[in-house]
Amino acid sequence: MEISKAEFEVMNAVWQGAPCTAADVVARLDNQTDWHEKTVKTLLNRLVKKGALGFDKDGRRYLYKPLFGRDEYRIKESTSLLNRLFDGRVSPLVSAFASRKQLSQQDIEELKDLIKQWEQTND
Amino acid sequence: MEISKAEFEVMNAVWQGAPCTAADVVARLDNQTDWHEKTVKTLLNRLVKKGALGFDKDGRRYLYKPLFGRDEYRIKESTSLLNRLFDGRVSPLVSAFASRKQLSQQDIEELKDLIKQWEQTND
DNA sequence: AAATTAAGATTACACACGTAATCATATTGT
DNA sequence: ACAATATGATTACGTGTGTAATCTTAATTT
Repeated sequence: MEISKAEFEVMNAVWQGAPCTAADVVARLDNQTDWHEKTVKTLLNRLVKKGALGFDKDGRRYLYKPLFGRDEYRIKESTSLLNRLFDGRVSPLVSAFASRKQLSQQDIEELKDLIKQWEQTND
Repeated sequence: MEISKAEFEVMNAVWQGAPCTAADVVARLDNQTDWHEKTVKTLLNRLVKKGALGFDKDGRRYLYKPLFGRDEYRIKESTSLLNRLFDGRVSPLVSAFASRKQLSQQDIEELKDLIKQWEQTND
């Protein structure tokens, strides 16, 4: 199951708080995009058909809810990118950023903390 | 400029060694895919139109060459993914992998080395 | 009760994409 | 010289995507 760019924005809006109505999603997206309400409804529909969203009926409205979490999606997308571009591993990605001077002192501190955590848990 | 999945495979083949002919690309892809020669030519054409590939004429053949490097592309795609999914920073991505037990001892070692390098260069 | 509104369902439509086949033409083999 | 071949160009065609408009029907307003 593949989610398009526009569909992802809608998922994001739903992840912000579910269950939620189509009107909620439209309202949440109003800040980020200038999509017509009809456009948003179309995308909700497609996401339901794709199995990315489910819903319960509330009268004649739908209460939408995501069928997988943001974290799950993040990992799936990241793994896919790492596989396509970085031999499936994290460090070549970090390395690419490092050699492009794309890492800040803060990034480094955060990575060091993560490593410390990991070692406490895994060693 | 956006490159599709299939187009990316072709770029990969060209990055393997450029300049190269369409026949070269077809041959290189023959291992990974079972695309028809015509399909590959179509993709080469589209990549030229998109400005991802250039070429010099060699008689009536083209010698294709990439107009941007693999590294450049990797950074662009990764930055885009980080922006969409991880607040634009590297460490939340690493963190997501860590909390999913998706990091190996080797990954950690590589990250530590990278950090050491970075600190030698930047401190 | 009739008219308006609002929800989701269906339809629309141009452009991208995957996956070729056909066309035009230059080169090569016989 | 003519036929076969190889190269890039053009055309094809179903499916996905961005971006809605229209349709159907239930609820709300007057």
